[in-house]
Amino acid sequence: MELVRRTIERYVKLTDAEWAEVVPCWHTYTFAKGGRVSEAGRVERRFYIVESGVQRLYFEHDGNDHCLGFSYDHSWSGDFDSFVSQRPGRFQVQAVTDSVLWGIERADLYRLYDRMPAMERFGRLILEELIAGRATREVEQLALSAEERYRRLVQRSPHLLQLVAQKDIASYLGMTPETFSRLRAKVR
Amino acid sequence: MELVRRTIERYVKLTDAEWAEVVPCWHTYTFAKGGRVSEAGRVERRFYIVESGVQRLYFEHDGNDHCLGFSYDHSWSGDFDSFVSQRPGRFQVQAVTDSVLWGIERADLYRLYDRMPAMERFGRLILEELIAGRATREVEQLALSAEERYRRLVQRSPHLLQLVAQKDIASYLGMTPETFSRLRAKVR
DNA sequence: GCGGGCACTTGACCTGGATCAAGAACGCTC
DNA sequence: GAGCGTTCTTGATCCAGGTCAAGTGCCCGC
Repeated sequence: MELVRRTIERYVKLTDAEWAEVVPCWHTYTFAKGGRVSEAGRVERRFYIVESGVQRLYFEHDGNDHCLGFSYDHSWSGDFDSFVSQRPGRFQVQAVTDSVLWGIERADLYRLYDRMPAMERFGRLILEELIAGRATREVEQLALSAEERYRRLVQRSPHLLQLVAQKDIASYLGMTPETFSRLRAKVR
Repeated sequence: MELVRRTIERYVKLTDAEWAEVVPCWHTYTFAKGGRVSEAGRVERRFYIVESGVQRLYFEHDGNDHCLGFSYDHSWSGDFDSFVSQRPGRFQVQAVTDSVLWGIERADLYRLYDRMPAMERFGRLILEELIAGRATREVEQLALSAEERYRRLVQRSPHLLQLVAQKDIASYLGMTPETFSRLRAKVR
């Protein structure tokens, strides 16, 4: 719960009365390694802050996984697209390691939006952050070769290599596990 | 101005007093075909609603254009990433045809956010919409072949083929103009 | 602790789409 | 309306990265 407070405080200031209303809306959810946080085809009910563990966001098409991103540390998790649109999700979220997440039900969050402008601002700021992150990824996917994408990842997120299976990272980088393996051998 | 009102009304209800404050913040900006709405390297100052014309959002890398999207009709335009982060933009926005846009300065929009929860909600809802749009694009880029991407575009946005140069559509679909041309010949 | 199945590596080969090149058909500008 | 730059087409060739296949190792459940 400390984590939830600290996270929200990074974006907005709330009064004690507001905190008293916000805090009870958040609950912990634990997932064993391999467990599904969100299922494709279902409407996403919750929005999460990661207490611990790593999750991957991906979808399947013709038997291939396509990984769009990972969440860990104190970042966001869940299928935002479905959460926001309330349409059946196209994505899966899976716990890559044992995970503890703080989650809030959509109905609760939107009630908070109605009752507190500060929380509505929190929602807006998170989305702004998500947009910026997606833009960065899109630029790199479009403009860089497989090798350059690999180099950037190693440079920027070396910890991921320890935490996540190589095939999942390969998919995140838009290449096959074989290509990823060859780049590993080649680069350094 | 009618357009601005109708657009905002699709998302939130404002009082007459609020409208009186919101309306003067919006101004028209006209761009001749080929004109630059936003420059890479500059911080985006405005957020736009398209009154008329088509614009493309793209970036350059190693002498190649990579087009991320088009705006037209009554959709949004501008470099949101830079607008939101207030960092120098990575993207260019160019008028593909003569264009008239309604724009609001960032300072004005954020002042409205401060003064009216309804406008803050408007901001959040727009971002939600943008996120969903990007998710759709990302899925298609990752999972579909060049031919399938072409087919989808023809099916979903046939009007674009009339309005925009083929090389720009090719870039938007993540292929070269040559490949695009060959698909046109092949697919009906 | 052993057996079966993933994950990873490495090699050989294949292919979708890029690149290079050369015309043809439009617009613009003067 | 002549001239020129740009866009589009079409063909020939190339190559980054995918696919297929075989072997190794290691983790996990019984």
